[in-house]
Amino acid sequence: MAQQSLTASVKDVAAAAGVSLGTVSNVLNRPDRVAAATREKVERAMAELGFVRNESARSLRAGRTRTLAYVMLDAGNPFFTDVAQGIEHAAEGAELSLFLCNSDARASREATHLGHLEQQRVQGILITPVDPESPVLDAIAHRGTPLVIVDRTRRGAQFCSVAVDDVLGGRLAVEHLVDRGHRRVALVGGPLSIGQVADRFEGARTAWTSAGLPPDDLTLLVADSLTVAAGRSAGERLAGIPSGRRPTAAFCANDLVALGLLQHATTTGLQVPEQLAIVGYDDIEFAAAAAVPLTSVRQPRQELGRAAADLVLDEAGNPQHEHRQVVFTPELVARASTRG
Amino acid sequence: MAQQSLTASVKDVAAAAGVSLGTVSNVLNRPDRVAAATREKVERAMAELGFVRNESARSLRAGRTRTLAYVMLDAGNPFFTDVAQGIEHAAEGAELSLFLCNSDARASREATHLGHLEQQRVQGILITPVDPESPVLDAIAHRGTPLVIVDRTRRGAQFCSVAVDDVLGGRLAVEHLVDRGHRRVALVGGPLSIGQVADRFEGARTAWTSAGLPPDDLTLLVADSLTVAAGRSAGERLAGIPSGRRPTAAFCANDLVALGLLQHATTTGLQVPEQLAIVGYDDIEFAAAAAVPLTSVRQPRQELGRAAADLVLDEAGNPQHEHRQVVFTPELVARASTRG
DNA sequence: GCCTCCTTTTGAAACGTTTTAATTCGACGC
DNA sequence: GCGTCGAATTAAAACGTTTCAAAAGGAGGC
Repeated sequence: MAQQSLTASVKDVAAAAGVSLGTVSNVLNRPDRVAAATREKVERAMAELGFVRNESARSLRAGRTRTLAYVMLDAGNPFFTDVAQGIEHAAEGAELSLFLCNSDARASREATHLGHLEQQRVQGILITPVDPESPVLDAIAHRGTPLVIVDRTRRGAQFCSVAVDDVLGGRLAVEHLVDRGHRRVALVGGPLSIGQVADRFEGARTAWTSAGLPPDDLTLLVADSLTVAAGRSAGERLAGIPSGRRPTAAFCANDLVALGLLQHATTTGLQVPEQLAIVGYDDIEFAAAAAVPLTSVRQPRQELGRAAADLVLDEAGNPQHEHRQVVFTPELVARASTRG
Repeated sequence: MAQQSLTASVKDVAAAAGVSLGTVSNVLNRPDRVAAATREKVERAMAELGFVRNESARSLRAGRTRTLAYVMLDAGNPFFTDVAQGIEHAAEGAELSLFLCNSDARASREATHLGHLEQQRVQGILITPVDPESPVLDAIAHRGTPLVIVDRTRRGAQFCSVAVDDVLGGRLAVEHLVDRGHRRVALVGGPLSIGQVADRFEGARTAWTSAGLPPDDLTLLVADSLTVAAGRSAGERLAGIPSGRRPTAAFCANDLVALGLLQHATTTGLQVPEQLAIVGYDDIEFAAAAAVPLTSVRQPRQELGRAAADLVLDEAGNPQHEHRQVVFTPELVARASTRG
């Protein structure tokens, strides 16, 4: 069972087995068309030489690769790794490799990744873009690589996209708080330029006014990012409000912010949920695992990924594909942080 | 600026610009060798046709790809995404793409990924393996793909590897607890078959006995996985011990377990750190962000990734490469969870 | 023994790029 | 005006695979 460390080619295998190169290829691709004895001979030669198919040559010849790619916005956020896992399941089912890239929320990094992926001729690109309106995305789609936007939406029907109804999510969160008797509520998160944040807060306001509550009692605390640190700093500002006017509950634009807020409250002795109830968004694993388990709006993360993969595969394989905007429904998960 | 949606090749560009195919290639690869006027003509043609280089053809011709790969053990664990980020920086510097795969701690999935990567002829593979002793790894290295083991070690010098001194880490954790006056301590984590866990606990025992403390006062609480849920269940077992004999501190094999334990303590009213001090391991972002910020043993995650990438690049490019085992030094980060 | 039919095997071409050696062409020195 | 040199360009080959039409072997019928 000697193995060569320099990679053997189909030609080498053919020579070793004493057959033609076409036969080796047949063994690889239509084993039924080759006589059992020959096949065995070839397979033995492949094992002896340590033959490994060259995917570059394969996809050059085929005109397409067996690869899908997902460009994540932030690999450090468990939300996106869960989405990636959903995509991976779908890719696995279609016998495709999944290429994961991380833009880290930087447009330049994203562009570099997209450039590489286009050169690789991946079958399709899934992306949670830094900016869904970027013309870079149009250029790619225009040149022919199927592209699906994940967890963002975009005006017009240029692309398929998969998202969650953020307006509804915001509504659910605030309805829950109103149900629990809260009459002064804070909205915490930002920047407002992020579509998700704007939508969630819009839903929150709708719920608030539908309940007939005065708009002035819904306080907006804008944060400059959706991070734990931003949540802590919002906690400070909240604590600065005189207790008679201070909100008794906060709806945070994501779980990281909510965890930061929770941390600040706990360390300063503010009781959660007695003095401050908290609702997060995303329902990441750490939300349930927090010291006070967090009420949160759950998004179907894995399904999001799976649906996106299905769309991109349809676009790649189905000639009469039509772009679709899939919208999932979020769900409120009530836990101790709002259990009065 | 009309663009073709069917991908144009070098040949098409050559025809459109009225030059030979070799000239187009020169524009791409040695622009200085081609006259300014011609170059401009070619570049215009490329833009008009929306030309995108075909990476498959390129790497087939070159005999190697411009790609590195990292097979992660668990994409959901922030520790590994941080390692990945370190690798990515190194890859970016070397103008390589980084292919991220997730084995999800399943050997079969890992094998599938490795097979694909070998076919892709990636320049090198970085991997945190399910089982560092697996012969699959040897087979790959033997066939010639540079492979570096990340965050695990392996007997013998078959591969390069990059790891952190877990024995020392365990020692630091327990020395810290002893310093703070704790005389009954629990070790929480498992399964013990994981090398990391065994090493950390070994270091813990060394510190304990070196301090002249009786071995019986160091309790081992074996968990069946390194997850938040396992930490909670360990909390229950801990609470079951009569308070006179109950450990006053716990050293957890990783932060997820520590967070679970912390959560259980908080919800059952056990004061942290007054009644139970907790030390975690990994210092993931959520450790500092916990309701009671967690003391933890920090590993240089990004440096780990960067060093691994450097090793694999050396192995790929340097003919007189020699396998090395790099070991980093961990560091204790003291926070509120042990601040008596 | 010849023809047909079916199974198995073969040879050649093609995918798109890079590279090397060869060619063209104008300028320059003599 | 001839030879030479250098810069710019070209033509052809190669990378490893798949595919397709064609060829080679049998087996069987007459």
